[in-house]
Amino acid sequence: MPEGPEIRRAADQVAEALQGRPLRRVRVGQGYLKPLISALTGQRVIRVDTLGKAMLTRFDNGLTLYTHNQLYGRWKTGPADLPADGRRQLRIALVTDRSAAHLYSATTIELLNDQQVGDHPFLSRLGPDILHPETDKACLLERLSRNTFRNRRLGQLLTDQSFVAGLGNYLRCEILFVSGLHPDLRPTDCHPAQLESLTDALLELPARSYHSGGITNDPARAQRLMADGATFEQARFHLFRREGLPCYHCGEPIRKSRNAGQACYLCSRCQPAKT
DNA sequence: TACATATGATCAT
DNA sequence: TGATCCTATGTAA
Repeated sequence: MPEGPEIRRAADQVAEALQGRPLRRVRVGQGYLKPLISALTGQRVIRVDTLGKAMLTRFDNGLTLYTHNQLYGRWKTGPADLPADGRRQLRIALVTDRSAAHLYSATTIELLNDQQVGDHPFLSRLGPDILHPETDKACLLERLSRNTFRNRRLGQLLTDQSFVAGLGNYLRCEILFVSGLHPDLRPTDCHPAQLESLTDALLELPARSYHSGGITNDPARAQRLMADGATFEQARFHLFRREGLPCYHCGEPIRKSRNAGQACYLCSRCQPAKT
């Protein structure tokens, strides 16, 4: 569950499962995590925050469980007796009298105090969370104008977690398409109206994905496509993973290129290389 | 059944 | 820039 909206939904589930009730049992799947058992057993989850793709589970003893799923990590929640999935590597299981949250295959699992959260080499470099209410249009326009960001190519900039935290490859492709901007353009190439379109899409698409469970396509279009027999995966995006299929706006075939090791999808007519 | 590819990030080169 | 972690999914055989 890779990008910010998916992580925020997972955090909602973990909070729903654990918040407010003391942990009866903590199980870990790897030796280096053993200290977490005594540190967390009996503690209560007071809140589950997200910072981009990082999840921060806050306990009432002042400690924070920082987890990062990267590509393969996955939370599963259920009743207290939720059986472990034997086909996957269980990292940690947090269990109250009523419910359980299991984390599988995650790359990063660290128990931190507030000082360590503040000094953390990854967390301290993150830009503002794209789903956070305080991340608004003015905030994004200000960041786009900064010397450190204004000359970067948009394709690179949007997935740089120090610019904003929570965007990944599908959101980058979808945001640039909706904004009508080519990934090789830089903020300094864009007219004010284009920066407005970009900030609008930067705010709208992650929020839409969070609320819809992963749809960034126009909601009415996605609904119509699924009514006509398309699968969720086929209907959810404007152009991500739609190589060779016609653009919904102009009919031009969607093109796929390779950009710094990641696939990049674009419509060459809707996203011209020059402004 | 086998293989290619992937929504992420780090590390080695 | 490529390999790597690890698992799921879709396509090819």
